[in-house]
Amino acid sequence: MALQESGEMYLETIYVLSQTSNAVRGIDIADHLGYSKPSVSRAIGLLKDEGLVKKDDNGYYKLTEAGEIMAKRIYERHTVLTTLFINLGVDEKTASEDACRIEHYISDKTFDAIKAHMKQHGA
Amino acid sequence: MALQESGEMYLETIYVLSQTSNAVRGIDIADHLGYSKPSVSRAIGLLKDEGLVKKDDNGYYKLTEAGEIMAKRIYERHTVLTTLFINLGVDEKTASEDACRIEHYISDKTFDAIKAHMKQHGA
DNA sequence: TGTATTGGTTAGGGTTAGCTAACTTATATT
DNA sequence: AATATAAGTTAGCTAACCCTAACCAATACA
Repeated sequence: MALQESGEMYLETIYVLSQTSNAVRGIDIADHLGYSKPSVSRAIGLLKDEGLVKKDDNGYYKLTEAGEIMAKRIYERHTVLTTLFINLGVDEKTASEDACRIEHYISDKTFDAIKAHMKQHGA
Repeated sequence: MALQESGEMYLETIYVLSQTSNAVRGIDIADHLGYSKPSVSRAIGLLKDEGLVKKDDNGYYKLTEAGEIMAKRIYERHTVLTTLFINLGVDEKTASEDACRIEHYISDKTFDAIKAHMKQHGA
């Protein structure tokens, strides 16, 4: 089942935090997203039910294989769209903020077309 | 107050329907958006409270000046983004569908940058 | 060893925005 | 005139997803 923006943001956050730490806790996710602890607890619980997130032996959050695939997909959208907007002259902050919303709403077809275009124009 | 996706879609729908008819009814909006009559009734009521929509003397829906400004803003995003995606090789249907979602989430800055880029590349 | 801090969860609430069922009102048809 | 149809509204439901308050458990430290 396709996730909504909220679920995708949680996966992406775990993915990003995992790049710099192998001990991702609920509170870290809460801080990163600016949400409360209970909101994170609930949301991660749902993602666990869907088999996208798990807890490792030390109680830290990890993405499952399925979760990692989805997280990478969203994260790629984020980086590519951010780069695109910066290439068009948008400031970094705005580019990243816009990418962060649009990444959840762009289809594979359109995203692939954008990637192809950027490759062609050497960016 | 900035509207959310839902409110913007209602304004855009009234705007589009008004181009081909001067008698826009709730049921027409419902058919266009694929929503139920009560959903439209409720949503339009809120937009009336916010001074964005009004009923004319014959009971048909009209945008107020403020509503029309917002509707045009969204509609321009829709047409420009659709054209952009088509230019990138995306099929018309997908391009329009993606534009319809993204139009609500793109900032002025990024949208202006996209418009400038398209003008420069003669599209 | 007792208390403070930190992290996680439970319980309950609020907003947004869809839905169906059922009622009202107006128009149209027989 | 009686009834059928169409449009709009009210009431109440649901789902997603955020919040605070309060509690539990583990660690830390004086």
